[in-house]
Amino acid sequence: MAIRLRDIAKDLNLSTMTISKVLRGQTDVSAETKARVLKRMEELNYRPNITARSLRTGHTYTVGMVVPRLEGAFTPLLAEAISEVFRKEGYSLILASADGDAENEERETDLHLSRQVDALLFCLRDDASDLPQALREPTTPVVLIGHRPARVTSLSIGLRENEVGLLAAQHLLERRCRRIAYLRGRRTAVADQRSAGFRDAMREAGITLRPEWVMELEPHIGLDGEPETEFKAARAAVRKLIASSPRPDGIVCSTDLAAAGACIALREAGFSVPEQVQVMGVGNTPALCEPFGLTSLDLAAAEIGRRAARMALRLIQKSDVASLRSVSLSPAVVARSSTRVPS
Amino acid sequence: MAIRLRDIAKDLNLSTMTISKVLRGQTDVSAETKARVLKRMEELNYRPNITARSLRTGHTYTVGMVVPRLEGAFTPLLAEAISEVFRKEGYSLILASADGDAENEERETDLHLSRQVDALLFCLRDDASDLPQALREPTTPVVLIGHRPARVTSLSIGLRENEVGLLAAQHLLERRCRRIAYLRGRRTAVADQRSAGFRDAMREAGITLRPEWVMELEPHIGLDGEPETEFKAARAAVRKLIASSPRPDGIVCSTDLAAAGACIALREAGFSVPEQVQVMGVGNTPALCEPFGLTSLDLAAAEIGRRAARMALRLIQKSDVASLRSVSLSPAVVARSSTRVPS
DNA sequence: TTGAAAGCGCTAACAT
DNA sequence: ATGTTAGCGCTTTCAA
Repeated sequence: MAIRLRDIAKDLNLSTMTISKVLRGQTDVSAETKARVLKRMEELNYRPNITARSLRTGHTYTVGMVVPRLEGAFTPLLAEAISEVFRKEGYSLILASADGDAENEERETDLHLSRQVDALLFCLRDDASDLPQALREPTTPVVLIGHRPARVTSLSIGLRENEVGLLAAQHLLERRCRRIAYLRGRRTAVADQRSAGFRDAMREAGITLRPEWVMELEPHIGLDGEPETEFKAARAAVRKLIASSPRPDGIVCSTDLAAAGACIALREAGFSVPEQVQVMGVGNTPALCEPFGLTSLDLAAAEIGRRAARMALRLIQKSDVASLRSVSLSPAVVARSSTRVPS
Repeated sequence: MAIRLRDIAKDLNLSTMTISKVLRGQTDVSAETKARVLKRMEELNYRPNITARSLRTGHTYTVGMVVPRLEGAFTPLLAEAISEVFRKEGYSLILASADGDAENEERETDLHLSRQVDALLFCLRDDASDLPQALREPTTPVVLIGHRPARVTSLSIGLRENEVGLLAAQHLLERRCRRIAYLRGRRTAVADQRSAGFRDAMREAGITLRPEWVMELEPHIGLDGEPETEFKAARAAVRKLIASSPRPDGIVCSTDLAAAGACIALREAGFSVPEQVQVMGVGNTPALCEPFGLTSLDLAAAEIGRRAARMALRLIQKSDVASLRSVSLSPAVVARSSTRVPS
């Protein structure tokens, strides 16, 4: 079948060891022998069997990754960044989607470990309360990405989720909003932290929140049997908001799609953005932020990915592991035309 | 370090073979022994070393995948669908992004083959003219996804790209458009095929195309030094179009983002969609189609992914391989409010 | 500079 | 029903 070291050795009347040395670039091989070997490898289109090497050396140059799902705005950016770092270092990424299911999370984690991955990158579901069994006392390096439940102590890289709500509120407050509504995501640990940040900022500014201005955008089945999206939910919510008195002068939406819904509801009702009502989204999704001119919070997906990958590499290579610390990055406001220029 | 079959065998005074048999669910083991073994495996948290198994059996239960990039609307949906099929069959997906680069494509392909993947899924760049070297006469099953260059004969699953343009044109023609403009993507094989389909439909309808109404949306650096996006490019293009006389009564855009740009340009100029000008996008991206009510072409990402994965499995399992054929799926128009209800 | 021996953890094939 | 032997393709170790 496939060409083996041994085939090349036999061809050239050398031992497999010599071929192996050339393969790995060891220096104790004469230049001439090396050239002959390389030539023959080329001719035969030799490809080393990494599985065999891994069995012998104990490392696979693979990293396992588990994500709740692959779709969405965040995960693809994250995966691309991770994949790039690993590609440059010769590592391969084994990617598993848990499809939002805790049992899949467990199984895929076990599978990765059975595959002898050199490290594991783990993105928990936003509402997960613990790591998979196998990662409680890991023997393989683990880097947790994103949401970290309170009790978990793994090395992690994520976002200061509370700052999502906090920075959004501050951005609007600086732009003279005083009556700010918050359309929050459905009840998960992450959404709770973001809301808490929003409340903190408002409290600090000395503004009493109207409870009815914090609305939850729970996707539910509409009258037509179709699932309602954040877009529709936000549009409906904003219709209510602007009918109330006093009406808000700023709206923070938990996603960019919700913010798009808000913009459209406002326009339909004859209100101008940002003159009468300012709107913010979360995610900094180009496809939505550009057409709607949405001011949005960037969630640093690529940066998180790069740093997660680098952390994993340092754990694998045991390089200065002592100085590795869990990190939380801050989101960043990207201002566009849905909020005003501060005076 | 890790627990091995041998450790369990020694513990229970059995041979490694017996443990191996239990592990693989062979039936020639007494119920009692089996129970003892399973119990001990559980206690020790035994995880088989798949690397060793693979070396012995010659298959890894992994599938390699190479994509031009992970970002975008199409690839994540594709990857999710593929990942789901494989997860259910116990296969792992090793995913590599070529980051748009032909050299990376080659290297990642070689790496996958060195890793002894059981099959390879390959998405070529839209402008690629050939497969990587290693796949010209493959010894490992290969399924090509998406764009297939003319000379390539691999088993493939993709889209009838010409129908993207064709169905879009027909949709507008059925809605009484006669002056249809086409904002095409930058020059790639795929964009060419889509344009050709558009031209075919127009010719068949007996309509002479105005050459200046087929515009290429090439992303370029704008005056401010920022890269222009399809959105801006489409907006600028549509501004020109509606200033011309006669002006178009329908516009097909090569992406949903471009279609959003078109809608906005039209609104800014005081034209109503779809009453005065009908607009279509491509991609059926929920985040754009919903807010803009865009009629769009669905590119069947998930279906392509599922079928690619199933084809790969059949090749691996050699099940009815003779009946495997390359397939091209048709895109589907999803009508929304940016085009009219036909009378 | 080259090579012989041993073995990584598992399983196919074949005894017993 | 259980066990023995051999070996997957490579690399580590040590000898020549």
